[in-house]
Amino acid sequence: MPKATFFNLPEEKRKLLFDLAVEEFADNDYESASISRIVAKAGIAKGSFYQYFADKLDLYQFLLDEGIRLKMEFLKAHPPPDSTMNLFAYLRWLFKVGLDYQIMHPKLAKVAQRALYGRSPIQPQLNARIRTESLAYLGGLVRQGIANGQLHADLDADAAAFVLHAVSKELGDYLMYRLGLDHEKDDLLEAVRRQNNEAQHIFDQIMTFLEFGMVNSKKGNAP
Amino acid sequence: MPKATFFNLPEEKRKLLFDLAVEEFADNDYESASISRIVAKAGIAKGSFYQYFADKLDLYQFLLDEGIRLKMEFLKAHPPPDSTMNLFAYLRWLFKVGLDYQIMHPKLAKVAQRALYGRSPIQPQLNARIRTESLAYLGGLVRQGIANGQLHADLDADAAAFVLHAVSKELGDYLMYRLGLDHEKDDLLEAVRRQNNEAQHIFDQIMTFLEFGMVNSKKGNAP
DNA sequence: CGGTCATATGACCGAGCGGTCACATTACAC
DNA sequence: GTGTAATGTGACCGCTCGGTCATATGACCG
Repeated sequence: MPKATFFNLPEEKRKLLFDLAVEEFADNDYESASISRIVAKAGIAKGSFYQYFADKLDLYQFLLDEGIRLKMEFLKAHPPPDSTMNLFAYLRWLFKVGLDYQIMHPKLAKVAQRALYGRSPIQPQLNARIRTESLAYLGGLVRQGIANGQLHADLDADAAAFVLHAVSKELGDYLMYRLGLDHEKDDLLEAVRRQNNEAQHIFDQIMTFLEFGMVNSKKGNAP
Repeated sequence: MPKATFFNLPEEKRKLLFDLAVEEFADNDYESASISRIVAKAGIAKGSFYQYFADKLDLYQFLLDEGIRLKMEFLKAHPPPDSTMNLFAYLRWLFKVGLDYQIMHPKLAKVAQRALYGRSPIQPQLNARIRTESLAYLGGLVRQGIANGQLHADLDADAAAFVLHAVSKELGDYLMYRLGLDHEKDDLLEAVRRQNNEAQHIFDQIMTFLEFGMVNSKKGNAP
């Protein structure tokens, strides 16, 4: 946790420091991210930084914690419109809100994504925890869908959870690629608003795939 | 490209250096990987390293090139058993060989994987190229499957290619997770041989999902 | 043997890093 | 004002990095 000094900072300065730190850890992995660069960009002395944070790891943990906190807030702020919706509609909502978060906080999302892929000091625990929780949650949804007959009974819940997990992990990057966007250069919010129809179409096609699979049902059928 | 000196090295020494370099770049991203650590582990002088490679980037490029070359070799050495097989069988083969490569060369595969995710000096070009090529190839397969009636006509080829791409990207890590393996600690070849049935089962379930999707076809049907 | 050329070496360089600390500056209580 | 506590500062430390280079070693040739 940052020291009290950090939270006593005027909001403007605190936010500047936070944003610059997020950017640094979005652009570099933990080892390569540089406190010296952050303080230089922020225009503060190196010593001042260490009045706010115990060390580099303290800052990094704080960024990840904030990322999780903001995402939770975001999910709560965008609840599913209908609690009785069917599973596919719920999955659409789940993925959509995840994408929206990535659009609202692309740099912060990148820090978290990097933490999951690259080696970071807390990687083994964090990565394992997040993957396990994500797979468990999606697996639960699938099992529920099987139980109430929306999904076919022979579906392997773990396999399905994995595919959903893989898709949700890659979806954001893929959409950016398809829309020709770069979160370094583009204003995502504006760009996505402009290309919303195209994005929605791609998204729908992917969700349709997950629902019906690839096989031509006129010849084969679910096992 | 390495200098001639490197290729003149006795094979044992050359292989040791190569393996240690692969390990270093598998465990660290480009910036964090250390030439000093490699030469220390190899027991050679720093100056000697620079008789073999022009600089750090030269070594890194060589590792990636070797990774691609070895994978190509591997694919050629394990061709699909039947050139007239249907698309699903072909996809199973494609993914299976990718997994086998990852088992045979886990560290080298990790270097390449890291190059695609983290920021590396050649990342923007490489990542874009490999993703584009992978998506294009899978998209072509899907279009072909649609044309010959194996896949249903309304399937969006790009969306399908994306899901296949995402799954193939995550599949290796997921299987290791499900089997409780760690390529740092375990002898993958031996472990996978021992747990082959379990691995095969998980793999089959995932492929079945891709084929038939999730929906209960007794109620809904392909669009 | 001597001569030549490829290779091996490690001290060394400048730079950047995370982190520290003695000191300067501010803010506030009285 | 004066005293005190909180905050800001940047020179500095020890370390590691990628990379260089003068020099040493050894292999091959006549």
